[in-house]
Amino acid sequence: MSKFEINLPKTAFPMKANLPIREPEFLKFWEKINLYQELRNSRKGKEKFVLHDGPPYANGNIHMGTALNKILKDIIVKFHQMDGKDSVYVPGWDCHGLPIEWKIEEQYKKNKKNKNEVPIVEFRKECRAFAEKWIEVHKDQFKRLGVVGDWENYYSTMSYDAEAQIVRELGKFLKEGSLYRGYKPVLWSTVEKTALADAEVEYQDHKSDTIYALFEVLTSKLKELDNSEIVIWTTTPWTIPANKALAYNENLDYLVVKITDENHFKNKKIVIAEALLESVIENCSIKNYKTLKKFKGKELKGTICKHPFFELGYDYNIPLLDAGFVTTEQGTGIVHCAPSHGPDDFNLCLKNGIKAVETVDGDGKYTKNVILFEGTHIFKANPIVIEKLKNQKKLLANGELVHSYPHSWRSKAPLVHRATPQWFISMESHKLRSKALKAINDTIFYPRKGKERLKSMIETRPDWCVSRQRVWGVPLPIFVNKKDNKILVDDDVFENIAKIYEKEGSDCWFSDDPQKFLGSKYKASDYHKLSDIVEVWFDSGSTHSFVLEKRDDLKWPASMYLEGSDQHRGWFHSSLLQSCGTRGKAPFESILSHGFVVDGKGLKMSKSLGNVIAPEDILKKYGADILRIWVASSNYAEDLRIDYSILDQHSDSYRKIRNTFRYLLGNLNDKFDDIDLESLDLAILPELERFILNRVYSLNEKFIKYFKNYDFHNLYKELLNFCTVDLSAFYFDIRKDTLYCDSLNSNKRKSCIIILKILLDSLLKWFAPILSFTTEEIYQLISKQNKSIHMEKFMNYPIKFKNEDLEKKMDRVN
RNA sequence: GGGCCGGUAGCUCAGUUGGUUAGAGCACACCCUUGAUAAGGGUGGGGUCGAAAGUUCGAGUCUUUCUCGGCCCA
Repeated sequence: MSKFEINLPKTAFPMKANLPIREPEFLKFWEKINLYQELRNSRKGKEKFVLHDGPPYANGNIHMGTALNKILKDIIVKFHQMDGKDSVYVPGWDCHGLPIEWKIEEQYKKNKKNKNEVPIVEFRKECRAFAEKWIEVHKDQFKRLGVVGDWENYYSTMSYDAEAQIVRELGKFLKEGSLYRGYKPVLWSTVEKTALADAEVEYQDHKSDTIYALFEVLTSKLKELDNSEIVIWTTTPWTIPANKALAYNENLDYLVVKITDENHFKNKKIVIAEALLESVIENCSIKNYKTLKKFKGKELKGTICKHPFFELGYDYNIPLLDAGFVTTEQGTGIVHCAPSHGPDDFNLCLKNGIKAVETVDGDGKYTKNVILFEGTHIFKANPIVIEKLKNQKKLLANGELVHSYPHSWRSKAPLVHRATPQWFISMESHKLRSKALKAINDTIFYPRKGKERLKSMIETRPDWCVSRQRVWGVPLPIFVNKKDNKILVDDDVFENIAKIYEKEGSDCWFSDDPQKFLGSKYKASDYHKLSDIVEVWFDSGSTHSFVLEKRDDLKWPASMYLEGSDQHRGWFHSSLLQSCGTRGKAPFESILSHGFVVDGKGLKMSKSLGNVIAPEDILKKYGADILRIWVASSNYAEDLRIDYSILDQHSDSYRKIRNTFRYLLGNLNDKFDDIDLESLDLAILPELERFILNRVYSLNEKFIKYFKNYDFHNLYKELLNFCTVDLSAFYFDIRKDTLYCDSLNSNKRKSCIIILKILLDSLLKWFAPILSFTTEEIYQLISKQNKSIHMEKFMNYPIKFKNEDLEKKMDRVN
């Protein structure tokens, strides 16, 4: 019969979290109180932190990479908001582009519809509807992760405003003169007279003519090459008239070989790769030969050759260029380069200042740029080329080869790489490269290594090809004068087009009278209207112009761009170039890049390996807060591993944290009121309580340091250790007796209650950006107002909490 | 094939400019508690720091090679 009053812990906060069921309730709550708008109202006029969303492609369900990206963004946005800033997040979507075109075409095929019979405008409407559908799906999936943002007023690259602004941005490049017309090889069908995308290509066996052709050395640093001839091998003899260079690999070994057979090649000196000697002498039926010299590929640097048709008027220099793509799998170790007829050739030549020209027209006939062959169809040219090589004594051998070759999926006709007119933004003409490099230097990178990665890409990239022969995108606003072939550059016209797009979108470009766009200044009959669209990286690279600059709630430049590390080549890259070209500066102050999500062993997720985990699976089994812990506790500077055992482990940690909260709530009986830290008299507190306040103070210092560096995995670890080591195993364990058995009036117990309140308040705020749902659950339990935890600010702890003497003293005890 | 990045206990991560027996939490084992109880506390085991060679009095830390993995390019 005990008379003791025992204060047992009592709380409505359940031990079992039941996150998959409970979390959606808080989503409803946030919607009900209009959390995003409330957050904005509460920080009106405060310093802005703008994390500008890199738009995901509106196509298909989200995967772990997207979930990681969005959660990381949300954590950072919430940290800055609780830090007192107006931390604005406007999500967006990338909508134009090929993948959606394919999806619509696929649907056509299923319904036995022919794309070519559908008006472009009709087709584009379907693309738009498709993107709209996926935006809605994504929206729900992102919200379920706990991401707070302006979901009602999201941005998209296909909005009329966006399409209009993209025209204005292109106008800036055109006016400046850095956007120029050039030529670039694309896969082309001479039957359908159209370019084909990679996915429209079928590989089938095809019989090709093969030749070993000779290029006489004109000058070289290597004297053994005097009077020698470089041997190349190709399966497309018809590209020889378009030859502009030869490619070697500086790491390969090469030979100078003298043919000693008794025929018209007697005493010819030829150059080939050592590794291919045997295959060359066999294929060219060389019986007797002598090796004169062996040398490293890098010694070929600076060598100049003559075209095999030199005597026929092809009297230009053929330089030898180093290229990594040259291998010893086939051929001679030296590759003939026609920049108009191969992507490798094109890139290599572009890098060395040799531009592609239009050598073949849409029907497959040589243009006037190819002397001797003008008007000849390329598929009939092989025998002529071979004949002429023979006559010039530049044909070592010829034959036939059956190999895998690209064909059109529609007509089944063999395809060719053909240089077509394309539009480029020059890296040099207006110093875009150096502007971008300077902007990189002015940007803060998390982690630091991102800087080098972006820099080295900008340093070496060729001019930016922004045109695509497709339909689902923003049309290039270009008119070319029929008489002098000049591009129409006039601000009034660009602005007129933009105004039209703002009203009705860009579909009208394809359907309406061109005069509508030209206005009254020019006559439509004098101009040829382009039907190309701008590539989608220009769309997304321009988001800063139609989102950051146009919206009053945002600022330019953004505080941060945050994406996966692949975006050094993608969005970081195109945004940087677009903005440096139009504004001379980067559209971001900082870049945070994260690694890729891989499985528990570090392998990439793939259907065939069966190691794919979808965010949906995790939400169903664990809940979003566990996924958010996984994000916060992983080191995003590297690849992030995930599997069920890793999630189980984080689930265990979550339980520790949850129980820490439960202990606090239980002993406070869910009764909480703010403690005024400034006026708190530490002198009345027992030593143990003062020690804990010291711990809170120093933890907060570390917390701030980690947060400023976006070092979340260390921050989370610090919080977790505090819960388990300092609180659960130490302070809570010691004070259990006092809390249960001491009278409610005892100073010791009252002091402890004060500390518990401070701890609860602190932990809620520290954890809120990460455990967005759980902290809300607790906050709703103890707060009487209809307010969200996410409206709160981090706490300021008075310096008097700091107590180094106590810290040292306790160190000795332990 | 090329460029860049990475490989520290079962897991997530620390490890300052090279300097004693490489740390933390979780997990695991054993014990205690049964008034935080599908909880809590204590103790403990566990790592040739991806591999090899080198520089050095001394290497997880520096160099080279290899290997495995990731991103990008070809």
